[in-house]
Amino acid sequence: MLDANLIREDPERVRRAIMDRFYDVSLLDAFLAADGEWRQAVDAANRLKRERNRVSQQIPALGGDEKAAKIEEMRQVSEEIKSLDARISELDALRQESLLNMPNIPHHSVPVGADEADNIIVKTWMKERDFGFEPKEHFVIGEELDIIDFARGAKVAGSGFYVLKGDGARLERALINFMLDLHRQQGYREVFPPIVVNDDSAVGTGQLPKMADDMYQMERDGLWLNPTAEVPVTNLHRDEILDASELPLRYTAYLPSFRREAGRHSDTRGIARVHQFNKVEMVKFVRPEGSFDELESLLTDAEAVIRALELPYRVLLLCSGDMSFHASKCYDIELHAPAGGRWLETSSCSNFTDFQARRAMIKYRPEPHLKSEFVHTLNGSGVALPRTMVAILENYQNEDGSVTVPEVLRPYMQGQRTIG
RNA sequence: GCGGAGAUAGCCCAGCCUGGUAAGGCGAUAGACUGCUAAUCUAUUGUCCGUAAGGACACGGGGGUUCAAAUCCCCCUCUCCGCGCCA
Repeated sequence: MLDANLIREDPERVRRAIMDRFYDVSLLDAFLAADGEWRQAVDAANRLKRERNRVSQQIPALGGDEKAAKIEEMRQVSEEIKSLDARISELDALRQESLLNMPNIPHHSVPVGADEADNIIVKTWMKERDFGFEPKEHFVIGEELDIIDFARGAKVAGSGFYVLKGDGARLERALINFMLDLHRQQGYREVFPPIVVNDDSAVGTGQLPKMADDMYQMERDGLWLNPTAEVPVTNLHRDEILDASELPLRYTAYLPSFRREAGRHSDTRGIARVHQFNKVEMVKFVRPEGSFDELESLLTDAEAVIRALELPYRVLLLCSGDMSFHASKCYDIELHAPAGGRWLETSSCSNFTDFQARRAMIKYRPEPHLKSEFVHTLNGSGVALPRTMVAILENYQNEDGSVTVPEVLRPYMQGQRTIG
């Protein structure tokens, strides 16, 4: 959520940002109209309330006709206040609706562009492997080795769900443990939050109201299945004023994530796009002044996972039109999947600046006694498991159909060197 | 799920029955004073509107009654205790 004061003071800057992101500029005009009227109404209501407070305090001391007259007068004032307050809450709802749907302002270093074609490749790491044989797609490998079972996943839960079996399940568990251990060494505190979140949390990080269709909803209990650990972990500190001395706060969490992928035809076979997947996530709460440096170190920390696994990848700086709406700047890490010749988005590292903090009311006090300010929040996947699994199976496959276990994972698999 | 007790400012806690506009304490910060970083005194320590002066709002959340609600009524959330059920 943007600062209402910023929008009032510099609406053209906000208009530019909305246009660069290809959002509807009418959001801005709707806000400005509602906000102007809202402020007038608040001021009018405040005047009446002041009058009512003043007179109400005098009433007990009055007597007879004078008292009756004042009571009657205040009865009418109260009616006016009531209708003004109703109007105020209508207008405020309009303001909030515009605000909640208005995207964050891109950082000046973000390229302006419409879609993924305008993203910038920042770096490419490790040359692609020369196989000497025709590499198989991961879902072929998975089924041949009997470590991924799509049919039974569909039977148990539905299309888009799968079962990891045997060494496939062990490899998944090894990856989770490896990633958490690495992030812990990098200075992140491990947490394991709830896998469901309430409305306030989903609004706080920006999934609601825009992304409601992408989340699984448990209507009966008013809860949502976790779409990304960014949500529960960032909301750990919702409605809190953090102690400046404890910043930056760094958390890492392993958590299953759920996406409905509504409207997307899952024409992609395999596990690259599924409804439930594991992810290890990093979340930071930092002082505003250093947040873009923190984004660079977050990216470095995420890259360390891929480098340790010795997988080919590249890093993209997303353009204004391709970023998720709550990010101010975002890098994607894409793994190379040789069989399909595809680059798979495996991590997103974003600086949300104060956008989430303002929604979720996460503040800190820069100096004792000074006014509290919003922190900046950042989030990076470190990393999404299924696509990492795809990259491992395809890059580490051998001609005999087996898959070599990446060296860094072997300690997590009792020293096992190959699968199959 | 049932019964009981609770939720008040950064923290603790009074006020609720009997409606009159949040008492007191602790901590933190600033200032005053003082041989002293102690003690004491004063101010500040939530949100919003306003350039400001100032004002409004805020007693878990939302409604209602009333000239006036922390206080009375209704709904909801969470916490604690007991019972039930349960991996």
